[in-house]
Amino acid sequence: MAGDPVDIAPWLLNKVLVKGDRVGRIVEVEAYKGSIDPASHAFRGKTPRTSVMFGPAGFLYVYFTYGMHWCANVVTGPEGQASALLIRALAPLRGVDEMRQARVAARRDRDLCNGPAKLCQALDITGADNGTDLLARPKATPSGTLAGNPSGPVAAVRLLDDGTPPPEHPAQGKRIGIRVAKDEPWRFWVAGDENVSR
DNA sequence: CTTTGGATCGTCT
DNA sequence: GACGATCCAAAGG
Repeated sequence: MAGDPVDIAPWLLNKVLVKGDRVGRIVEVEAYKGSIDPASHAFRGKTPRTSVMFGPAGFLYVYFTYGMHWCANVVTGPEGQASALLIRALAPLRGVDEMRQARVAARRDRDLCNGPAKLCQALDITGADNGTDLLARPKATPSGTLAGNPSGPVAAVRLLDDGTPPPEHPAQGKRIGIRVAKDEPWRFWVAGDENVSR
């Protein structure tokens, strides 16, 4: 998994994002092309905040915005190019009760994860998760519990493939909520899915 | 259903 | 010292 995020975006659709007991299927992403993309946080070079994006693919870049929101990206490499895919929406699969506790404002299930900051709130993804290796396998101990946490599953973020293939014809359009390079059609989503944002 | 305005703080200049 | 890759509540059709 390394290359142009626009090429990788359709592949990321229908993959599964997990944190602890909370699970969702990725139904909407946006590509950011690092140093050649004025809308990318990495456009003006490497800073402490964006350093994860300059690393290898498969890691999680979490940033804070608008004074109150966290957003999560999958770094797509290749190393040094700072390409990333912003996860914009999930279809909740498991842990809906926990998600609702984290997001009391959600009226229906589809309000839980239909936005980049909402899904971070629902899955409890914060700056503490920045730099997580999304493809690392959780380490099981002989007793069946997970290493480093005696009281259950490790609450680390992981990206999984549950066998659902990407959509054959993903919808594609302009990115949302940016002020520059807004005409680039680098947003991809699962056509017709009710959890897509907006 | 759509539109509008306000909140709030980590990061970089 | 300014600015967001946003969300939500309230108000209007």
